[in-house]
Amino acid sequence: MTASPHTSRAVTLEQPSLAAACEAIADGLEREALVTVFGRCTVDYEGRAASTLDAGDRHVMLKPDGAALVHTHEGQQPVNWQPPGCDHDVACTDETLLLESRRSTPDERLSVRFQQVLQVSAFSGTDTNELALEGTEEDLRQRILDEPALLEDGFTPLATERDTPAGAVDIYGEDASGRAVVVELKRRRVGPDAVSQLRRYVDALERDLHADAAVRGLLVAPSVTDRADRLLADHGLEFVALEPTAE
Amino acid sequence: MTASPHTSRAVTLEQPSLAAACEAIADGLEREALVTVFGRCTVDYEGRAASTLDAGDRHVMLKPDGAALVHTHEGQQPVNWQPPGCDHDVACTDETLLLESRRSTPDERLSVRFQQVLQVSAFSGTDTNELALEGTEEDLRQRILDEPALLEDGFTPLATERDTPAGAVDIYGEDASGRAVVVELKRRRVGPDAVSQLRRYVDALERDLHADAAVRGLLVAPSVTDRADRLLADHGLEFVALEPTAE
DNA sequence: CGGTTAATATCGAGA
DNA sequence: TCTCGATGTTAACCG
Repeated sequence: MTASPHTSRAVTLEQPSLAAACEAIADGLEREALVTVFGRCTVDYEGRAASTLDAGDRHVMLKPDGAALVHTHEGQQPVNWQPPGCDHDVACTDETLLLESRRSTPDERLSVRFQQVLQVSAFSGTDTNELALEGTEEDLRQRILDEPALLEDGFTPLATERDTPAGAVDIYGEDASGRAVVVELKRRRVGPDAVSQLRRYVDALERDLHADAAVRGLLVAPSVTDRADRLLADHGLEFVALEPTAE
Repeated sequence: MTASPHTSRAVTLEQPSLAAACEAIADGLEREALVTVFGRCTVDYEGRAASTLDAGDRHVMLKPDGAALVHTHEGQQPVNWQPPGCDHDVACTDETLLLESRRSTPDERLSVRFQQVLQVSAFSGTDTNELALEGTEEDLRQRILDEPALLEDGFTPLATERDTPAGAVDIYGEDASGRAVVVELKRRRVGPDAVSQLRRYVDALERDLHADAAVRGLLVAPSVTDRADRLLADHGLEFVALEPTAE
């Protein structure tokens, strides 16, 4: 058997009646397809916060994993959304088509009411491959472990993810003179928050070790803001400029 | 004149040839429509980092403001994307349809290569309305300014966004005995990072004021994690439980 | 533009 | 489930 409407990977209705749209959406959700609806709608959200959006033309995407996205013609981010794990429902009256995506923990609900549907689509398909990403903080860590002298001559890594009462330290090691060093990694330019984070780790480790000599704190990132640089000095912390990848 | 293919708010091609898809996409971009393409493709990104994604069925959205989104059947987030401000381009060979979205500052490029296109759509429409959101940190601030006693009897707000060397303080004020108080607001349950942030502000303000008496630090949020609670005690900071909205 | 912080952040790992 | 920290975070606001 070749492609029939129900095995085809893309099914589309243009300018359907609300009833026809409702049936197509229900069918798509049933088949665990990725369903899109474009038309004039209002949107309400209630949960961790609450929001309303008056009528306009928007693109709604319902994913089989329970995610829901409402996109306008502008912006990278959806104007409203719901995370994976929600239950999608569709219902229809004479004048309105209602899409709802709900979940509990936390209890929240997204409601999209269509006055007019211009297009409904249901997409099936296969996608077994995963994204391969490079230039991450993990790449930066590996680069330093491969060549510790990038930080300073004589630096020796002793542990990664070393646990402290304040959380896990990215790299823990010692310098040429045997002093303990806490290293905090950031893949991009850092602000004051990263300095605070490093200071927390240094404090926690000093208590843990009952160190006689103060523990050194090393912030490693491509660059640092002025304010963060001053904070580093105030807190007796150090900075080393280094990128996640060699070039 | 009523709806012709070029004035209609939604135009769709199903299972087009790559050449036909290319033409429809170019036309949609030209008309500043929201363009979607579903089909089998590979995706490459190069810019702040770099990524590759092998062939699979995905949904690509090109927005007239320059944003680009590549969605799989799973996840709330696009697997690849490009922010608003990019230039979208489409080109076609015998075997491949290439979508590219580029920008500078930073220089980055997203490339989507389709081997097969199952659907192309171009959506026009109007959406003049904006999202009305409540339950934000700003709502929490307004709630306290309206009724300072929610924090404690005798508290008097003196400034919002008061600048310090460590950044802007949410609310600065004084207590019943005239002691300086720094208030940090969070709309949801807080962890150790918020405690560090507040500690930074208190330190900065004590230096600024050359205060004889220590400045008080008040963290205001719906609740606090155990670890953050211990950090608060360690740093001599206080906590007040309060939600962004009354109910 | 950069600097800083909020967000219905999202997402994933670990306890 | 909660907690915690990374993210090509994104987005808004301010100087």
